[in-house]
Amino acid sequence: MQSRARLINRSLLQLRGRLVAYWLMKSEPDAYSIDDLMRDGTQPWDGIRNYQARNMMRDEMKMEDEVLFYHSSCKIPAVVGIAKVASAPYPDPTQFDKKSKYYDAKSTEGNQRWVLVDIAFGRKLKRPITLTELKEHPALGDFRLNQRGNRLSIFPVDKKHWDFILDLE
DNA sequence: GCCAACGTTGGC
DNA sequence: GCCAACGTTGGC
Repeated sequence: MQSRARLINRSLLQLRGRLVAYWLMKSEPDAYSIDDLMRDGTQPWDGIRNYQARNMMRDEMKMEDEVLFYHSSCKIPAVVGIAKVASAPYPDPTQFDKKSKYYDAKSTEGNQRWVLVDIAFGRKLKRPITLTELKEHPALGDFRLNQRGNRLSIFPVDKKHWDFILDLE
């Protein structure tokens, strides 16, 4: 029992040893919306097939990190909720599934290309903060979503931007 | 549906 | 390693 307590204590210390990081993750609401996440509670963030986005899930995202949930490619693009990173990285099972549209013939069990994390529902924002609205604020001029050509579906969010956006709520 | 931006692929 | 061709993302 003593050693178990010590183990738990150590992992708590490890958690405390790193500040929570902030992220934004895009999802097309027709494919997977904030309401879907609210219903499911937790969801493997599968289907990411971009190396930069994968590398962030694999190398940088940690349990308890906080996530802005963004609806993209839809009528009203907007930040709509908050979620949390809820797992360590692990192989995306869809890459091995021949029936999946995310199947990747170049991935093998021994040498997989694609990795994901689970995402857990936090809460819906009181109202969607639309892209149009975000663009109105000079303070968000260097926010990635507001920069043209931004196609990355996962990216880190500065704490100052995180706070500013949630203050709009 | 259009188009700008950008990533990936593959020939050389 | 370069670069043209092509595919995808995502706002409008």
